[in-house]
Amino acid sequence: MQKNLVIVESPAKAKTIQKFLGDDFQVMSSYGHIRDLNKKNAGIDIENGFIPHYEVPTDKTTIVKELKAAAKKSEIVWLASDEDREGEAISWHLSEVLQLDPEKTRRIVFHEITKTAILDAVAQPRTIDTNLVNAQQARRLLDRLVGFELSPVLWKKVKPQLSAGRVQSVAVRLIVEREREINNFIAEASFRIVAVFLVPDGQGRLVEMKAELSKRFVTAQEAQQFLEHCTQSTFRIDEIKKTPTKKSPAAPFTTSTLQQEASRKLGLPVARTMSLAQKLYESGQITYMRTDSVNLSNLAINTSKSVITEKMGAEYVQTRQFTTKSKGAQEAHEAIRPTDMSVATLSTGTPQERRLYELIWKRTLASQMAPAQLEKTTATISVSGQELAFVAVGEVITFDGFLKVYRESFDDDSEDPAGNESSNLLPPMQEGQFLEYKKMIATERFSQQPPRYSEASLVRKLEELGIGRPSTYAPTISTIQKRAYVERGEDEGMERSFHVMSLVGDQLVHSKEVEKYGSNKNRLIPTDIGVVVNDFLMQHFPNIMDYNFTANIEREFDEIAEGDKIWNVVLKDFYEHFHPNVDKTLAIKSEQRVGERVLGIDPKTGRNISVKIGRYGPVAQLGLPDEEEKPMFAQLRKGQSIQDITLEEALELFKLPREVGEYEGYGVKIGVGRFGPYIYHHAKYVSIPKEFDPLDVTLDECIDLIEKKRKADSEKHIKSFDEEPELQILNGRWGPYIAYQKVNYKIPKTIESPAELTLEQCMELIKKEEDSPSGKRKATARATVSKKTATKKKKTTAAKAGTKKVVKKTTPKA
DNA sequence: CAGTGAGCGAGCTTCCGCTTGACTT
Repeated sequence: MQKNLVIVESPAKAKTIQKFLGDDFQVMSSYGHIRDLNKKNAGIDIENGFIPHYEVPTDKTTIVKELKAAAKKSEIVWLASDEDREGEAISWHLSEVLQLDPEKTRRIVFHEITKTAILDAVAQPRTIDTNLVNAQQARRLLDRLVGFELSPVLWKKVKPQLSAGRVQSVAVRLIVEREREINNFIAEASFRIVAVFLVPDGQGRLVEMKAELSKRFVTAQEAQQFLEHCTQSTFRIDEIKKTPTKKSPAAPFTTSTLQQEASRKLGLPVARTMSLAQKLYESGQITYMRTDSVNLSNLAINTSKSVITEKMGAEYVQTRQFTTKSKGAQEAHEAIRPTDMSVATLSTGTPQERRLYELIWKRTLASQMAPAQLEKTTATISVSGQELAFVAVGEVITFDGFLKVYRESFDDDSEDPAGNESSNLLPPMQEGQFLEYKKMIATERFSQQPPRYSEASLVRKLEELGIGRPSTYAPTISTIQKRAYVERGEDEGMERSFHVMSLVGDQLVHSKEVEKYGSNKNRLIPTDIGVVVNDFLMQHFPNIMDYNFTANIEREFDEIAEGDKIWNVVLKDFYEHFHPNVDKTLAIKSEQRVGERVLGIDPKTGRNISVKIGRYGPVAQLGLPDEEEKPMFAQLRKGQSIQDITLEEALELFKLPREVGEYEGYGVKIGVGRFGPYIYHHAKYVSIPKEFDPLDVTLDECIDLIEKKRKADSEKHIKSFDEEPELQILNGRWGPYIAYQKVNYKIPKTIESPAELTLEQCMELIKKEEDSPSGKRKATARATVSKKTATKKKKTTAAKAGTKKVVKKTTPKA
């Protein structure tokens, strides 16, 4: 006989709350939303005023059944989902699906998971806020309408399986536009002049002091003239200015700032940060990790205060509550913080989990610490006979405050190394004092192109625009990569040389130095598909692509929540403008495909050449479909783009596949496949390494590569067993491994001679890996494969297709 | 992670926002 049932969204939260509430309460979790729009007919009856058709998805039926049973047995059901739009909707769906009696149902909310907060909430129940629920329905239906009407337009006009949506399409737009800025960017060079002066330190010694000229010169001649002039000049300290400044700590972490700092400080991709944080949350070490709030509970502030006092002294304490700056924040939770501030480091968990925890601990602690006090000194040094002056800047930390534990990093830190270094003290000086220089260096500096977005900086931009939510930042980034709109760059950048002039005494020396620029490594760059889809959407649906679209429509959702607007009227207003645009766009008939670029005519055959997005990606086409001879197609190569490929480059593509000769009586052919250029010979494929150009690789080189591959193949096999033909020990790219029933298993490095492994030892290694948490998928993969190969043994093609699928499944998402 | 290798008029695809888990006949 159960008195009370409490339903929250997360199972970890349920566990904690259960402890606070005791035996009269049973706390269960809904695991997020329990219902969603039907997938068929977009799940919306548009004609009759946007009536939503909801259904419980199959993976939620079990939990719904359990909740239903528990609700039936309880006297009172407490709906304790989050206090925001989505949370209110979850409560409403629960009351509908579980058919709760309003008399026996209470809606409660709390922002922090503490005993008092929960008991307070229980003492002040309310009813479900229908206006807020309707605001959520408007949000949900609008996203469905946009996504499910726009995506099919792309299938027809660009390529099947593409997608568009309120959030993802704008994310892609940001990346495409940034790339265009970079392409249009022209680096401008200027000469920066730094002097090293010698200053007496008051103890009979001379110390060096760097000062930069307040002006940069555009040409090398001007810079040289200035340096030459300096050999005749005197240098005098005109002014010394001291300004005290204060630096305050950053707010505690939200999802977005955690992702940014973990990326900058620990080098973690956002998805990795989130899964590590999830682990910490589930083991009770930190508060909820998907939040847009910077609030801390009083408990957290008070324990921080005592930790700071104890570790560093009372003068380091300055407690404060931060207020959110981000657009559309709903603040249903606390900021991300350790559940117990007195725990500075974890003794359990993986090294990465522990490092992330430490980062969270430091950031939280710092947020309750005193500002740092700094003193900035600026010395202006005039040059006789010149209007220009040198400026030396020193900064001294007079009180470190929060900097003792935490220093926030910024994306452009690398460009400003001096600014964030620890104390940089100027030597003692007086106004009117004359200085001698040790040397002067004029360095050619190029203006920096705008930086490409990283995963984390894209999240920051999206948050700034109010687009997306803490729970969707990481999935959005993965979606736009899965759709191949965007990819992570791999180029280290290019080299360029710059001019340096050094003046020592009156000797001027010129030299050239080299720097790297334009690296896109691990940065997001748009693909051809991304660019074409973006331009298409920008042309036909500019309002959806508007950076302010979400912010504006959010304002309407807020009005619905306030009861000032009717939710399906808002939808109707939107849809009446949106839908005709969809029809209009679909009706456009064009000779050319969206994004197609005609390059010209092949001088040899006189046939038309164009590039476009084909069914399998960017492709060049030689000839037109209505010509007698069928058109030829060639996939664009890596690094080529339909935006800028030339006619000549496209023609090159049709030179493959080509025959290079004969070897052992069989033809040797060069082709380009999914994985780059290859040699085809006697029913075997051999990859062509990067060093070779597939267009002029010779027969001899091919034979060499074929023989190398044969040798590798012959060495591949290490051992097999008569008793178990499906198990082999093989040699792969990463050393020896065990292949068993089409699935591969590692051999630990501790085993020195894999050739001596017995069958029993192999089976043990397999079992060990499958029993590990990460190896479970392998076990199931092997089970399905062995079944498939057993039943369809004779049909080799079918078996092959089966294994292919499994290989895909077991490949991690990267 | 462990070797893969084509096509360009079938078939199916898709949104955003909550939340975690991952089949056995």
